[in-house]
Amino acid sequence: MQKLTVRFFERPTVEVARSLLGKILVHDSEAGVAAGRIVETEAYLFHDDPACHAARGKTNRNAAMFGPPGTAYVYLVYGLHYCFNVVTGKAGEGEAVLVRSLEPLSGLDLMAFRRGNPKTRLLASGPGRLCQALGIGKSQNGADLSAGSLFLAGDGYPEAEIITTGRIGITVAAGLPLRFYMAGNAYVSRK
DNA sequence: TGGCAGATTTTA
DNA sequence: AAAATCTGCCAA
Repeated sequence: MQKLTVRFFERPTVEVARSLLGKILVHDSEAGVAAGRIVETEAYLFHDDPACHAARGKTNRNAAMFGPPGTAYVYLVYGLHYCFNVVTGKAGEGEAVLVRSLEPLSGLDLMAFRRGNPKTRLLASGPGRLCQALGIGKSQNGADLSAGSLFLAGDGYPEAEIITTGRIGITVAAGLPLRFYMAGNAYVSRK
């Protein structure tokens, strides 16, 4: 299993969003290891994308987005759920890929415990659920994904067909084709 | 099964 | 006041 390096993340954001599908997100925490295959992502861009948190400048919340590629950007939505993003592209621009859904691979018991024992399909399907299942929160915001206990890896999983749609849960720029998911995968949050 | 309100931080 | 969400409760 090959850990993804800065090289992977410094490519154009849409390219990273697409090639993250099939890769593995791992959190090796005190409680144990939890990991899943990425099956759904969204890109948030520097140019002409009002839905991007960085579009209205740097704030305390989105500061990590302006860091170097390979940085984790974790923020709170609606006051109670966390969302996990990977900073991509060039440092200072504020582009990122939101990881929306995982197919659980290992640490299923730990994930289920953290999530309150839902059905396996709902363990990490959706950005808030994924963070809860892997134990990702405020303390991972700004983390270097190429060095720490939270990281991404590739295992040679064969490339699957990718479906492109508009992004979910936003009202502005919802029509831009910046959401990507693996065709036919049961863990995609919605079609 | 499907729709809706509520939870609660951050920012404008 | 609205947001890159999820859950439980309600009605049919």
